[in-house]
Amino acid sequence: MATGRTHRPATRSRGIPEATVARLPLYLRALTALSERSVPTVSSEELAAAAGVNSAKLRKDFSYLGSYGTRGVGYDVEYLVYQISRELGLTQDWPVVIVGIGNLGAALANYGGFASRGFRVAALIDADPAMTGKPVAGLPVRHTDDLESIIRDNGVSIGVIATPAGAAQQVCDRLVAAGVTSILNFAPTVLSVPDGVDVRKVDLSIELQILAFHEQRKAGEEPGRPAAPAGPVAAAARPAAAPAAPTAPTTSATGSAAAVTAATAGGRKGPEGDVPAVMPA
Amino acid sequence: MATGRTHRPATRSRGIPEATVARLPLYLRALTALSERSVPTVSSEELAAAAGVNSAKLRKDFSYLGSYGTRGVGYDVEYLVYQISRELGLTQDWPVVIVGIGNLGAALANYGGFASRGFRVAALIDADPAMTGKPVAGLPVRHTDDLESIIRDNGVSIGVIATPAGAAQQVCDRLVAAGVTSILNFAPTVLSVPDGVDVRKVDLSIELQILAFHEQRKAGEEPGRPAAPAGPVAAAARPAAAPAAPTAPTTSATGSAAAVTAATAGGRKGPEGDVPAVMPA
DNA sequence: TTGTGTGAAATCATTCACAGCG
DNA sequence: CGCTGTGAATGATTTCACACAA
Repeated sequence: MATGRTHRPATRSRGIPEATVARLPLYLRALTALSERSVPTVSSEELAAAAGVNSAKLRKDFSYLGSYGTRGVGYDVEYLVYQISRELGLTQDWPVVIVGIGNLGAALANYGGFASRGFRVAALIDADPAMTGKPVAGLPVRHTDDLESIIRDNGVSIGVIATPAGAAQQVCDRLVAAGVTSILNFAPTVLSVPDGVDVRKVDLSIELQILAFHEQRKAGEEPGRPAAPAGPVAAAARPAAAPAAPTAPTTSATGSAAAVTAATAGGRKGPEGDVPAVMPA
Repeated sequence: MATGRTHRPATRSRGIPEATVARLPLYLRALTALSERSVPTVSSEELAAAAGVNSAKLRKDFSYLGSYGTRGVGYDVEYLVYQISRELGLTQDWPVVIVGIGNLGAALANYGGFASRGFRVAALIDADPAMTGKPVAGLPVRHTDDLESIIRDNGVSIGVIATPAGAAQQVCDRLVAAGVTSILNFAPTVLSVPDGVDVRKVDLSIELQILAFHEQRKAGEEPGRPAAPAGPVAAAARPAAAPAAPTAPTTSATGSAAAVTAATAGGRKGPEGDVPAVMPA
C-alpha cells in the first residue's frame, strides 16, 4: 500500500488475507455446484479438487473464517455456502451500474453470473444519445446525464466501467463523486481515485501478453521433440528494428529463445496457481 | 510460476518472477503512451506513477531484465519498449482463435487491444450453425467442426474460450489436442489440462465478489460520518435463512457489519496493489 | 547531484506435517 | 481411523536504504 498510514498489524484477527479472499468465490462456486447435486458434505480434498487448488491451502483459507468443518468427516456443504456468502457480503443485494454499453458493456449486462450471486444490474449508462432508451438485456439504456441521480436513487456503491480508455477517468470521477466506492475497470487505463475507493482492473490484453510470455518460453525447450507443433507465424521484429541502447548498456541478458531450457521443460505445472494479472489500484 | 516439480531455484538467472511478468504489460502500456508523446526518457518515479505501482518495485522488476537504465538520468523510452516487448514475446506475431461468439466473444473479437500488441485473431469459432459465415468484427464465423484444421493451418498456439460453462472443457480438450498450449478462459469453470498447457482464467463474477467483500467492510467503519451515502439495498438473507451448523460449531466470528471498525478506516489503500483474482490453472 | 541497481530486511503466502477431535 | 485445524518451515514478493555510475 502507498505507505498510506503504516497501519497497525490490521487489528489482529478479523484480517483475512487478500489471497484468501480472492479464492473464496472459487470455493463458493464449487460448493454451489455440490449443493445443486444435493451433496451433503465434502472433504477438503474433494472440494479443493473441484476448485482447482490444493487441500492444504483450502484448509488454511477456511481456518481464517473459523472452524466450520467436522474432523474425520468434512464440511457441511449448505452451511459452508452460507458462511462464505456471508463473509463475502453476498447475503446482501448489491446494485451495480454498468457504464459504457458497447460490445463489452452489453456482454456484461447479459452475463448471468451477476444475478446468480448477490448482484443486480440497476442501470446501464452510455454517453451516446442514440443508445438512450434502447433495451439491452431487458433494461433501457440511460444517458450519462442521469448518472448521478441513478447512483443516488438506487443506492449504488459498485460501478463497472466498460467505456473506451479516454472516457474512463472522467466516468470514474463522476461515479466516485456520486458515492460509488468500488469500481471494476475494464478500460485499459490506470484510474486514480481517492482513498477509500477500491478499484479492480480487468485487462484482456494483459492476460494475453502473460500467456505469450510463457508460450515463448515453451519454444526454447522440448529436448527431443520434432519442434513445436504450433507457434507464432512470423518472427520478424515488429515496429522498428531493435533500437540501439542509449549508450550501449551491459546487455548481459541476450536471452534468445533457446536460452531457456530447463525453466518450463519436463513436468511444467500442476493444478496449482501462481500470480494473477487483475489487480487493485 | 507453476513450480511444476519442486524444480531447483529456477535455474538461477533467466528466472523472472511471475509477479514481475504480470506487471510488464503494465509498464509496456505506460511506455507506449510516452512513446506516442515522443517523450525520450523517464525516471522510475515517473514511469511507476503512470503504471500505478511504486518506483522501488519497478526498479526491482527491471533489474530482472537487465540494466536498461542510465544512472542519474532514467530509462530510454523506445529502448525499454523494445526490451519489454521482446521479453514478453510480442516481437512475434501470435495468431489466436476465439471460441464461442456470443456477446462476450463478439466483444473480444472487436477489442482493439489485441491487434495493437502482437496478437492477431486468426478465426472466430462457434458451435451454432446459424452463426456460421456471419461476419463479426470483419471475420466470418467458422463452425466448430473446423476447429482442428483452423488451429493447424494457422499455427495457432493460443486459444480464447468464451463459451458457456458447460461447453468449456470439451472445447478446451479439442484445442489442446489440436496443438494449443495456452488458453485464456472466460467460462466460469475450472479447466483441467495436461502438463505443459497454461490456463489463465478471467471471471467477472469473481471480481465483483471481491469488491463486495471490501465494500461490506467499509460499512462497518466511518467514525464520524452520517452513515454510508450509498450501499446495499436489502440486508435480507438470500436463499435460505442461515442453515444451522452441523453440530453447532464454535462460530466465534459473528462478524456483523459493525464489527469491523479499524480494518478499512482512515487511509485505507493507496495506489498500491495487493492480490488479484485472475489466476493460472 | 541525481536516479539506477541491488543486497538485506520485512512482509506475505504456500506448504509441510502432525496433534487431536469426532 | 480419517480428516480438520494449525504451528512451524519454506518460499515468494515487496520494501528499504544506500552504494555507485553517469
